[in-house]
Amino acid sequence: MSEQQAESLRERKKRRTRQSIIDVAHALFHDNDYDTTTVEAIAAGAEVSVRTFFRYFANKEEVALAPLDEMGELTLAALRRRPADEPPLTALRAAVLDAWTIMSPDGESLRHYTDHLLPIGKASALAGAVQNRVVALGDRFALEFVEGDDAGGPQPRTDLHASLAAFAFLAAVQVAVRAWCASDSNDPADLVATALTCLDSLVVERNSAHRA
Amino acid sequence: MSEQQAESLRERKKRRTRQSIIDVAHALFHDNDYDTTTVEAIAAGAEVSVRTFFRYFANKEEVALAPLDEMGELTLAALRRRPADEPPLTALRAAVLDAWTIMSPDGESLRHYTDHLLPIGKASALAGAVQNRVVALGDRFALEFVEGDDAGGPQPRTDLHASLAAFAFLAAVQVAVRAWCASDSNDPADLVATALTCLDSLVVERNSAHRA
DNA sequence: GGAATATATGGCACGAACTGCCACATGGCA
DNA sequence: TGCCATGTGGCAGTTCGTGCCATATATTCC
Repeated sequence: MSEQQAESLRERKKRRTRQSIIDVAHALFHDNDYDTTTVEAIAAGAEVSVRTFFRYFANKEEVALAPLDEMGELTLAALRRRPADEPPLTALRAAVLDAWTIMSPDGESLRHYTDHLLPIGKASALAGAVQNRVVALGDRFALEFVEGDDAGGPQPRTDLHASLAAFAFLAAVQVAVRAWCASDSNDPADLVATALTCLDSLVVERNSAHRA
Repeated sequence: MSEQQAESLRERKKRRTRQSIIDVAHALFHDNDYDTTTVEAIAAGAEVSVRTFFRYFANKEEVALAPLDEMGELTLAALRRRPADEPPLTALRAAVLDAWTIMSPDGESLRHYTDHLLPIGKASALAGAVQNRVVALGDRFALEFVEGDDAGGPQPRTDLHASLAAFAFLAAVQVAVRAWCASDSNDPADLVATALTCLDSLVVERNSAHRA
């Protein structure tokens, strides 16, 4: 079980440079705004040229949303660990909880993530980019369900169902995150509570609409 | 009941200029891509300066998504016409159908809209902007429900419920639109059918997840 | 009708986000 | 040590988007 120590010097340097860019960028985003911080300033802080910055990140948004991507990957990994026969929404709900719990056995790692969340929520210029990630993530979630399904070929109806579950779920999480950002609380526990409320309300709301 | 003929010459000219920009822009988007068509080309086609273009539209995205905004307004107006005591999802479902039917008593107006939809769906650079509109629209939908509610002050739970309904609904519509764009059909009727399937599946899916 | 006023437009300079290209430096490997 | 792959920097150039000021066109008041 040796860690892959086969990480060459080159790769180590790249990893460090990348992390340095992320750290500097988020520090600047915190101090000033996302919009007002220039790529030039970030590059200078990380001691790389602007050209090199764009070799690590395709655009300014990407470095801002790196933590979000990380969380997405974590959730996807958690989803894959769920039993294959579990209903989509149940699995997704369990997956976020897993991901958030993994990040915060002590409650601190999740805070590290939520610390990035607020500035992202405030920066309206990032809203579009955030939604792009959400859509991409939703597609990957949906893919898990059609692949995990019994049918061999992806029938259109199955596809729709899987996408529906994924995107309704993501909508609920987003509503929760937005509500949490809008509130004056910065306690990660509140975020979890709000998310659970939303996910549960999803079911109730749906049923009442169905009955009406 | 005289039409407001009090539209001054200035306003008429502005309206014409605005429409001209939109028309030229979408024609160019259709011929080339969204990304490759420059604002300069659009402005030249509409016979205005680039500076004037940016007085009519804050950015290139805005002119591309003008038809989408129009559809959003139509749906919102249809929603307001629904009875106040109708459950959110029921009202929303009826509202889109109304909006789409209004646009297409003959089936042609809706086609005019769907014609714009495909290029928008293809242009990945627009995805973020699209999602921005969706979020803004979702908030306005949600506002209708908390305002129309019996309670005077907006309780947090009510807010969450209203947002949830709005965004789950929008998620379903988006899944349908995306599926329709991905399919080789360009028949508006198929879009309507897919949307209905999604909205119905939303309920079924939810129930099964609830039972599991 | 004509002067005073408001508003729309155009042109210019400028900042910031990216990109392509080429020269150079640095790490990996025989 | 020397060769090759790859990472880096600099520079010119394109596009989006904004502030500023001069000018042209509409509106209003006399």
